[in-house]
Amino acid sequence: MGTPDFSVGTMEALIEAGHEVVLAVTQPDKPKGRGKALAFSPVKEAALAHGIPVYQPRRVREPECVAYLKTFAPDLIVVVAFGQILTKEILEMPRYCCVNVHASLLPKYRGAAPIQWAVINGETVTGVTTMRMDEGIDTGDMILKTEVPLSPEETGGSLFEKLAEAGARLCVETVLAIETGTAVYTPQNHQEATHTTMIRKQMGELDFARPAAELERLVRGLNPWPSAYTYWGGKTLKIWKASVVESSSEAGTCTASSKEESSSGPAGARTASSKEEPALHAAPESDDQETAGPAPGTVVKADRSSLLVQTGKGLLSLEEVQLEGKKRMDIASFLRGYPLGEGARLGAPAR
RNA sequence: CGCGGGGUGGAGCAGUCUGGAAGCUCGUCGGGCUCAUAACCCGAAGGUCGUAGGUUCAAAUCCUACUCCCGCAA
Repeated sequence: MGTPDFSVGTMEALIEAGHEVVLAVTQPDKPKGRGKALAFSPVKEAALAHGIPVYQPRRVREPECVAYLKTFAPDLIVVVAFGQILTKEILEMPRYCCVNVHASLLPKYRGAAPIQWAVINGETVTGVTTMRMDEGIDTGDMILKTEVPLSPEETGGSLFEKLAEAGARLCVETVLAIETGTAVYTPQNHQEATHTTMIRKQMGELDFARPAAELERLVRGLNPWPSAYTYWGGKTLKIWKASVVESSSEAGTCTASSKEESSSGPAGARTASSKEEPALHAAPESDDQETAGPAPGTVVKADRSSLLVQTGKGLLSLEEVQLEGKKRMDIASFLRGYPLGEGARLGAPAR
């Protein structure tokens, strides 16, 4: 059972490992793309390519669906980013159990979008965990775990690929362990659990009142989807790449070397779901530095190859952007054709 | 038939409404200045204005069809 690209690798790995995949369960087709055409989920595509039957229940919990699954008398059910919650009846159906591949080091980052959140929160390491599912959400006993380090320039997309691959390998190992009876089931420490919420489109809107470092992580975490953005001249401006610039040294021709701020606690597991809300008071009359600081969102420096924007703390250098209706381009190209000079404001959609 | 923006020398844009000699900021090549430079000065090359058809004395510009790219929405 699975839906997005993340699940495909695991399914194919299982096939390659010689397991008989009798059925692929995935979400119903949904209208997608610029037209309106129904699109198959990545898992469905892959299943069809391998000649595996596909089942797309609107709700697997419905008795009719459960009954159908039962006819397959599965030895094992592997669930990877399926998007639906399984009932106890299904969990107990397989001869062995239901195995879930989760893209985080449980018990941290339980829930919907652990990959993006790991990047957004500035984690230095994350991973994949397999577990024997129970009725809770990502609360089952852990079977195997593998760590994956994040690179300083990690994006949601790049980490996604790494974890998908790691997950596929881990799943094959896990299934083998279960098959041979060597699997060890380790209960999670529920005290340490943290949860993540689904990524919403609106989360990508940059709030320049926040620290540049935080914004930069958001840009990476939401790349390639749904992407971070702001507004300029009434149009959406997506930010594909950015870096942090120390505020104090302005006049320098520094080409924004992306410095790592070691401030963000590495092991400090923040609860991803609940945003900290620091910058509420810093918005209006902010002028902590020497000069009267420009309002967040103001372009403080724009030359032929760089664009620096004032944030709540430090400057954010936009390096790759995409204006609504246009292709994405590096900042130098963008500045060549658009009159975006110092003093321009980014943000507010209405104008 | 979901809504919308766009395809103009190598890059990014203007020009299209109000038809009539292809422009701007860069890049490239040659020359100059300079201790030096991504800086500055002089000069040059490079464009079937997405494709096909139509209207016109004349089309990047108006009309028709097609095609590719992109944003929203899902």
